[in-house]
Amino acid sequence: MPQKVTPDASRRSETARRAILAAALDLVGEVGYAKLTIEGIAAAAGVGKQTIYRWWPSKGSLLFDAFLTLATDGQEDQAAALPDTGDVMADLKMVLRATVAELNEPRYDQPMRALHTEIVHDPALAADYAKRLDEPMRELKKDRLRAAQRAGQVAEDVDLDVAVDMLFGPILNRWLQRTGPLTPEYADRVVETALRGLQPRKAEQF
Amino acid sequence: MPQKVTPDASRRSETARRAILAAALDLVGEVGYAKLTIEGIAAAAGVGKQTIYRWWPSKGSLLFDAFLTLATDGQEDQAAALPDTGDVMADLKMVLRATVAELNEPRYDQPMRALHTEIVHDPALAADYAKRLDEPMRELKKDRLRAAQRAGQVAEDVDLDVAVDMLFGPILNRWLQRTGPLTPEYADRVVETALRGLQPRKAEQF
Amino acid sequence: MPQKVTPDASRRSETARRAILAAALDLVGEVGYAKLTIEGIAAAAGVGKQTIYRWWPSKGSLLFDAFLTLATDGQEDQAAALPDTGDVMADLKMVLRATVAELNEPRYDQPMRALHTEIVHDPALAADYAKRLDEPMRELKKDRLRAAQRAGQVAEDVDLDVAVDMLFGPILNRWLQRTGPLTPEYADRVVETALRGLQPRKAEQF
Amino acid sequence: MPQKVTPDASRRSETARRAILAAALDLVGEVGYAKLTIEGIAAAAGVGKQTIYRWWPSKGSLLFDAFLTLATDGQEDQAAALPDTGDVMADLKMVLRATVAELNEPRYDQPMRALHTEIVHDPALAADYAKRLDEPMRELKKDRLRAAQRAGQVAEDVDLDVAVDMLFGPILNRWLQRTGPLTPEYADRVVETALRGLQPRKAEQF
DNA sequence: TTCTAAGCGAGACGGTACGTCACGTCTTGTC
DNA sequence: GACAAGACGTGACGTACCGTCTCGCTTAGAA
Repeated sequence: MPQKVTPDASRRSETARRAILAAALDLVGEVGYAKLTIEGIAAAAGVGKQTIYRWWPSKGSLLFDAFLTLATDGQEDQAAALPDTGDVMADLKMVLRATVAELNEPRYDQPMRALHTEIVHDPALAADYAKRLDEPMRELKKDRLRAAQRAGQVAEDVDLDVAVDMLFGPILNRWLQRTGPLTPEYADRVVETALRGLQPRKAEQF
Repeated sequence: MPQKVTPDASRRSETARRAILAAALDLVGEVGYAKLTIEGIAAAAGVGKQTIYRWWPSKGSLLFDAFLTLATDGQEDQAAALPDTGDVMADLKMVLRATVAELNEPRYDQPMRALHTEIVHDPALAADYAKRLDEPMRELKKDRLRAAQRAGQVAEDVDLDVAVDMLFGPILNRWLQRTGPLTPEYADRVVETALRGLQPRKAEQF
Repeated sequence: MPQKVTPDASRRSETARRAILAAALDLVGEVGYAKLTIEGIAAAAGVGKQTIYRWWPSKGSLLFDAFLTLATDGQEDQAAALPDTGDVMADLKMVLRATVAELNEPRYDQPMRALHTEIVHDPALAADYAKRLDEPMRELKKDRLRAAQRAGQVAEDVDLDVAVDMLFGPILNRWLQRTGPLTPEYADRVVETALRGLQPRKAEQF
Repeated sequence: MPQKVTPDASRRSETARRAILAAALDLVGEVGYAKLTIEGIAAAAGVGKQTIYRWWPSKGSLLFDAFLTLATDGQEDQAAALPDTGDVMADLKMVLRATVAELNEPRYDQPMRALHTEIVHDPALAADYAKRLDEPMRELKKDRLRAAQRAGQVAEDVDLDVAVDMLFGPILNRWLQRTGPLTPEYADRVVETALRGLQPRKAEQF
């Protein structure tokens, strides 16, 4: 017999839910991930701790929801597609510059770091993240690259997942590990290098 | 009255130091990062808590030292250089496959995840990591790429830091975020894609 | 706006009332007073918590009602009078032995202890107890003693309240505080000692 | 293997111990037993909760110690003996009046009620109470009655334990249950009735 | 070689947060 | 409108660790 009954979601207080997510974001920004406590979130949200424990299995999943809210808010249409001016390099530079800008945005910095920490140690959360945040974004990126393939700007035999990793992985790592400054210029360089490849070319086509 | 006396390193017990580092590695492997406690490490090492607090300013720096021990042990010469058979693609595949293998090694997995978590939230530790672990490895990688440049296998105008990030970033990210399986084949694909670039070529050269 | 509406007793569910009282008695016997909770009683009775809070102001008063039910059940005539065989000592021994037997009865033990605990800390409940449980029983006891006075077996100038206290107080205390075994023999001894008094007699009259 | 290691009493902080006992007494007097919390005591004593849990297994045993402190403080010689003027009735009246006065003393009232509540539900604590508080007092009372027996003022065949119960039981009950006012006159009446007994006498001797 | 001051193990201490339990109130839908 | 159900804000529970602080006990380097 299951002893942990699922609560009745239909009775859930929307007010409380929103207050909790907002408080979580505010607090992680203020005090950082290390000092982020459930107790603190509950207090800041004017909510009982139990109301948090009732609806979220872990701090990580709360953080995840909070982050989703942050990412989704304001963009109802939810980013239909990446820009396509016909020039794949220019478009990619724009996207990577936007990514860099977002990561440098204080409002996003702490929550994203917190979320990444949880993901690293919680495979279930990682799966959720992969499915609900990474996957959609990745598809948009792959869509743009597919268009570039059709336009003859990206080789047909390129594994687009690898391509996406190669474009965004360096950015994310540099941000997480602070191995160097995360600038628009760096984003440009990554795009250029990824597109052209490391090997020299006999005949330039650019 | 001075309240923070620098301890006299000459009197430091080497036995205790080693026991603590070993216990930290063992424990992080057994119980994971989230349940890793100073108290637990002290108990496992048969050591007083104060002995830990005396020599390490934070759990992260202890983890860092423990990790250093792990990485250094057994390889006295400390990895003189990366292999250079003259074929840069083959060599890079070997190195990335080795990296993948290491990340998949259970003995390394938990400690590295723990260390990365600390790095994400502690800039000072991140600087230490960049300087003492990332930097030396990065130099070796750049050395190999420089050799490839001299051999005409890598373009002269490539930013080698970007190149290294583009090769290893995808691997590290996939491991940290579990966005996909981390296989030798994936490593190969990354190397191939990075070398050739995403753009098509007018005249194939290989 | 009125916030405390008196509930309409005519609509009260007799089924729920009985289920609650029965559940309270069962539970206090099973888990003891310390772990007796309103939530537990409601669950055991298959009743909403509000139904309890609607009809009882405190756990003590619920316990009191439950205890009344227990004491009243089965004896419809409600103990018309104490036995009167003409021999006051024999009769009192019988009554005290019955009291001892009841207190040793597991079914009564926990509920009575629980009730006494509440009484000790709740003067209002104590008054209720005194009026509705203690008083009637005390009157029966005093009636028997009055009969004994008329029969010349008890002195005319004895304060009957004191007499009752002196007979039943020791029993109750020994039970509550477990200062010694609560046996029928002890009951006999109390009766004998109370009747004869502590002082020696010049001429025995037994 | 026992997992609950006994703490090292030699390292115990006397300051903390005293602060806790004092805070417990203060608080139980201020807020009453029902609202007495470990957390509150710890806060009032300026002590961590763990320090209480480390040294006392239950709230009851803490209350017991606190009460012992209260009862012992100031009377170093610890009540050598009860008064013996040669007149047992007068002496007993004095003792019972003192008992009544103590029970009516606000400083003692709440702590004693609290302690009694715990005793009622905790046999182990009851045994402790019987041994360390009840027993010594009982012996003093029995000593006085034994002297009275030697003086021919109390019958030789009286069970002194029963006698003590008969004298003090009524007082304690009336106080706990508030079945009536607890006055010096009531104490006198109990003594008189207990000594003379309920039965009439053929030849009065006093 | 003795003294003495440091590091050491142990662990008690004042704290903070944990995750759970029950409180008493409130709301929702059923009878 | 009483009822079963149960979510809510509140607050205490007892536990786990935090980082600091003594305690004796070795154990080395200066006297």
